[in-house]
Amino acid sequence: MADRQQRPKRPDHALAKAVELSKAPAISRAAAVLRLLGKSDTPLGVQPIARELGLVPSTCLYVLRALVAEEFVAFDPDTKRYSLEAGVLTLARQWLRRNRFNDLAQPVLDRIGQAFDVTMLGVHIVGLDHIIVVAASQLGQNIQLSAQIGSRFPALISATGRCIAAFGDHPEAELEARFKALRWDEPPTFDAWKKQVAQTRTQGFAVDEGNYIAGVTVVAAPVWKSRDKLSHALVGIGIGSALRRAGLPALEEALLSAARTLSNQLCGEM
Amino acid sequence: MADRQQRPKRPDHALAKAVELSKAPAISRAAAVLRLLGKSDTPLGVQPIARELGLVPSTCLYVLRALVAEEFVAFDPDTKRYSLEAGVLTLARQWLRRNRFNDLAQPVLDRIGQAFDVTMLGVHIVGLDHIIVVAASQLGQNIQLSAQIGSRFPALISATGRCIAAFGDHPEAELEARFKALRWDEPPTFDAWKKQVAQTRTQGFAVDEGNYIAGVTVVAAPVWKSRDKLSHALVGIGIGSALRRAGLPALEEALLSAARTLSNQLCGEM
DNA sequence: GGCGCCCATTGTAAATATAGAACGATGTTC
DNA sequence: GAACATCGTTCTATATTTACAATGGGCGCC
Repeated sequence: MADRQQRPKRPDHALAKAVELSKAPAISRAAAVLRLLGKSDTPLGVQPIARELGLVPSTCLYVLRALVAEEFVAFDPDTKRYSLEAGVLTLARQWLRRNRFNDLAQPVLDRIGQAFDVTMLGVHIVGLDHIIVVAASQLGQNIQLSAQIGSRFPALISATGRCIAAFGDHPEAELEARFKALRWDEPPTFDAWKKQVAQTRTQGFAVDEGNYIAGVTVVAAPVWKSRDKLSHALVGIGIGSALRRAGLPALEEALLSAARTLSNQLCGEM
Repeated sequence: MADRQQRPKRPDHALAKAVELSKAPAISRAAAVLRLLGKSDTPLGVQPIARELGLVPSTCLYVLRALVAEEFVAFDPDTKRYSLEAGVLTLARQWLRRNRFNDLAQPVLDRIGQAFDVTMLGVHIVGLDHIIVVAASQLGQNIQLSAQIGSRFPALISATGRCIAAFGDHPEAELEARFKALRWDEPPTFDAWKKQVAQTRTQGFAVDEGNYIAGVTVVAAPVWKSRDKLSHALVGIGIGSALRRAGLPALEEALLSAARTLSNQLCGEM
């Protein structure tokens, strides 16, 4: 998950492409800067940012100044360093406010999490590329954004990935290409995975028993916001051995039922 | 709080200025688009956005496409409408992760909130313009970002405002100008407010008894991240009559003590 | 304490994104 | 059912921003 510094001389090729294709490259650059500042644990100066992103320092400076003016980036006049500013929180809140899924999912996650002693997540499926955690319920501590809401994962990983593959209607070639890029603790073969995807399609939910993280079982059930495109999923995460003792089928049933209820609520309202 | 549609022909003059001054106007436009999408309750088309922001439709289209590519904006191909995307969540999480204040403040807020039966907030002071709620503890329901984390308030309002005025070292002319723009339920006179600010300076915390919201008492204590600039505050909010019965001084003492502890923790670490 | 390196920041050519109008398509009203 | 209006999108000229080199300042190192 951590982006190692393995490119001392190849500064962000993806950004170069985005800049070239876009008609508004300043925005791509700004986004790259924001993400870089987000990844960094410490405030960064103009040149380190420019070097890492392959930007000309002056351009980088203008981008940073614009972001500071918009209050997405904080600037420390003493150290001349830049870091993320709280303005990004405001946008996040506005996004959460407008998404019924979050409000509806939270009590469901809390209930199932407590009943089965598992960590529960509500995830938003952005596309075939990745998913984003938008709601969470964890035992023993308060649910905070800082816990994991906002985390990104590859779309096809773990139980959620099998749901996306099963209900997403994507061409197999694309699935296979993306599947091969995944990192698992115990990777299944593509054929085994395909069989699990097929099973997911028939039974309505997916299970990952120790593939993604050894010893950890993940259950996921799909949630639809509109009829045609899978948009969310409910996810339960627990220690494999404990779950098997406590009755995995019951958790599966609870997740599936909750996901169906949510889908109905979300579809009906629109 | 709601921005009424009271400008049918004056499309966002502030944006025009920001675009003119900046060397990266695309970023100002992108930010304006994000904020507009954030405010809107429904997805918006290209032209409504362009009209509201005073942009040329084609420019607006390019901005939107760039934002979609960066996953800050979602695009519905069927309705051709744009809305905020979950990508903004990721930035928000990264910001929260990097700010020790959030982690340290949360348990303190929970403890004081439960002990005194009040709503507690941790706020980040952006400048003289406004503050942003970055942590919250509310009774009877789980703390969620959707509750109010990310909310913005004018800097000088209520008890927090008195703290900022008392410990911020701002010129009085500026304070007065900004003070006059505030909206209170029961506005104090500027002279009365100045006296309260002076009192805040001596006693180390501020109290707003029904000024900001009639019948509601707000207590705020300053938290420093670095010696020179006030950066955060702890805020307690409760019904005035209930607080007076329960012992307002005890709450004040708890807030002040917690704020001092936090300040020490934050300063010492840096 | 002086020197040297690195950084943040400004000016100036050229590539380039933006503005405006025109087009085609879609949804709505009569 | 047809005309209208509105919207999203594309095309091209020009004002604009980007890239590069140079300046000044700060910090650490010798």
